[in-house]
Amino acid sequence: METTAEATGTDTDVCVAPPEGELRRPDGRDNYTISEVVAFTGLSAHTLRWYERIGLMPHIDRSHTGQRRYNNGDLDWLGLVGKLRLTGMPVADMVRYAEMVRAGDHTYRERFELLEATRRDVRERIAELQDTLAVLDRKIAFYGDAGRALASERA
Amino acid sequence: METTAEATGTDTDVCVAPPEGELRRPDGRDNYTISEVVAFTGLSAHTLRWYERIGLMPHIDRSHTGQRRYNNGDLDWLGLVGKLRLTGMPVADMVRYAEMVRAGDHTYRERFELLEATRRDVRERIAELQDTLAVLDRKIAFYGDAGRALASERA
DNA sequence: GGCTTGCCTGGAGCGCACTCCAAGGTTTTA
DNA sequence: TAAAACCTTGGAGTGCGCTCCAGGCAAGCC
Repeated sequence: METTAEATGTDTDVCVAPPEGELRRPDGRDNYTISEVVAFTGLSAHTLRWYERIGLMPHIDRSHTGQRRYNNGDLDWLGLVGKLRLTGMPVADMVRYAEMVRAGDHTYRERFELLEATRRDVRERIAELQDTLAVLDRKIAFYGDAGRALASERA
Repeated sequence: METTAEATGTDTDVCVAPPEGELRRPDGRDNYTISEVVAFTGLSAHTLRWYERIGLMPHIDRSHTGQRRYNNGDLDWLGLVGKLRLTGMPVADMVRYAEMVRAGDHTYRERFELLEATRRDVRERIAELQDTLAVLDRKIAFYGDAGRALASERA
């Protein structure tokens, strides 16, 4: 028996923030076709199937004819995957994480460490980007001045 | 005649911050072999040649036997390229920018706009990452609690 | 002279993350 | 009930950013 929000996705939201970009997920449902998930996540159906093939997804329910039926927990998981993707984390690492989740409670420590390492990476990346922002600001200021200088030369 | 820091790379540093990571560039020199540039930038020689082939670099001087001789302006440019690379800007866009620089002063406005668009992207990306950071913080807190709970169960 | 080291070239190859295809079954709409 | 829309699969293809290879030239050293 699974005991974590990770596994069930139905606990109070300790897991992943509700989506913000794509399409708001309706409350009171727990069963979505692949095209609905496409609408919610912005991922393609191809990508969703591919995620499943490579082991990035938990087991996805099927209808009696074999079509995928995603639940809210699956959507939560895809939300996390989406966030991690933004950090540039390789898909292979996410698969490792997914495997740990499937493996059960004894992987808590490992998961914790992977998340902490990821957090360090994200912080570093933010710092890099802020650095880059400073460079851009200086360059843009320079271009602004040069533009004005050119304009007054012409005048 | 070129009139910009972009083109000469020798003006006071309106262009790119001095490097920080790899290897400090010695002052008083203006002539480097490809392997020195490798040491300064962390890029591979392959990549440096490839950048040149695709039009991402300005004209690079050659020794009398045809070997590349990079100058400080080239290194400044590579510094900017490195920063832009961190933002996820496609190499093709950087090539467009490089082409504008080579095309001359009449592309100022366009370059300015490209830089501003890039800055917007970077700001957005920072916001995304901070969002992701919040998710990671919550998840890590959750794992911390769960870890403690598990530990006390076992005790 | 021979050996090593560093550089040159065009072009092929690689890893990643999708993305699409062909051929077929299912569900919904008119 | 027939057409249109949607879903399934395994496997092939794509685009990006390198990365490497083969074959060769040039300079320094014993």
